[in-house]
Amino acid sequence: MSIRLVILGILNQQPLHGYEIKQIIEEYMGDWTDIKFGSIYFALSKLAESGHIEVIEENRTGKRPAKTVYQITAAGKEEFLRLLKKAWCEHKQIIFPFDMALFFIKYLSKAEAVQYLQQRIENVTQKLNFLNDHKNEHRQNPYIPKEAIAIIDHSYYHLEAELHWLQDLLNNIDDYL
Amino acid sequence: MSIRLVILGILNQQPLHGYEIKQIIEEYMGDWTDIKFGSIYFALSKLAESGHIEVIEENRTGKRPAKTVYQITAAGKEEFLRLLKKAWCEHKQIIFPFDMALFFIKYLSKAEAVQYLQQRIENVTQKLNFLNDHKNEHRQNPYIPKEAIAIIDHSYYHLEAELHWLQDLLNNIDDYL
DNA sequence: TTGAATATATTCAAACTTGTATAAAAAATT
DNA sequence: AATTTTTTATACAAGTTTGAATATATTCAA
Repeated sequence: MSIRLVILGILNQQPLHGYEIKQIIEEYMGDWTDIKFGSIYFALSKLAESGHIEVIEENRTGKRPAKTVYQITAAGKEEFLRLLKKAWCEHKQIIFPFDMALFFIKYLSKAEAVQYLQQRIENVTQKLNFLNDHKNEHRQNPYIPKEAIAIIDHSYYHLEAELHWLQDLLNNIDDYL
Repeated sequence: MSIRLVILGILNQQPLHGYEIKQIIEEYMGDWTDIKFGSIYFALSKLAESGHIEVIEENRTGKRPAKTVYQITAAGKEEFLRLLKKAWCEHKQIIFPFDMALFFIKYLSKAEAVQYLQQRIENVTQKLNFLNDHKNEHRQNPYIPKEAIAIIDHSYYHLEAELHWLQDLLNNIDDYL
């Protein structure tokens, strides 16, 4: 999965322990990913097992759990580039959970369906506004790399598409019920 | 998750065994989902355990594995409506694995990045053409419910957004390297 | 008619994710 | 100074998905 890519990519810059990796993910990718601690520690132990990373320090402060600091290996750097190129090449079909919900529309009343659609439209509109503000802040900050703005745009474009689709759906709701 | 919704929705119409459920999913939702046998059988046993469905028949033909036919219960019908409404209400943020790949663009050469982007653009264009044909076929077939077309449109709108975003990215590639 | 491919039907181990628990230091609050 | 909240740091159980394995029936061509 892409968790391995992220962890190798982050460790490619400097050795870190699990908690720090989580913080970096949160800081730089927090808006568009949601990687849990459990996944990070699991991936770390798997990557260590396969020799892509290695422990360079086990640092115990008082009686807290020991910090296990990991470093990327030569094999890990290769694996990182392999995963990176793979991620650039393969285009995965997006799965929309809402399609399932739409598939079973006949079990809702028209009033309900309309209400939910209006809620979704409102929700998407708010997210678009939020992203717009966010992007303007980013644009003015010279320390934010351009990729970050491109990634925001990615969500923006798709949210716009979602909005238009939802509006079409609402306009033609009578066809579906 | 939505597997439970799908299974309850399908069993809401008629009692079926696991293999048949898979076939129905394949037939009606094959284009926009990819639910594995393992997930279906797991969900079936969980739903049976919680009393949302029940076994009504264990049918052995010769020495093949016995078909276990499940039927939805009253509790299951309630649960179905609960899950359906939940799915209509909640808007989950889409996660694009490619964002990870873009985040690490600095580890690629410009030539590589351009080549991969062109590949992605080509790929998305092909999918759009395919969906377009598909949709026209569907439109002419009076037995295809309208929702099916709306679901195709859903992918179509998002693929268009993806295409435009990729083209922007390619046009401004020098900003990122 | 025989044997190769495909369809039927499920199980299970292994991989992975999520959520919760644990435990203590540091910071903030009263 | 005492208490609460937040931050640091990991582990582990429980839930879920994936992929491979199993075993038989049916179809179809050579």
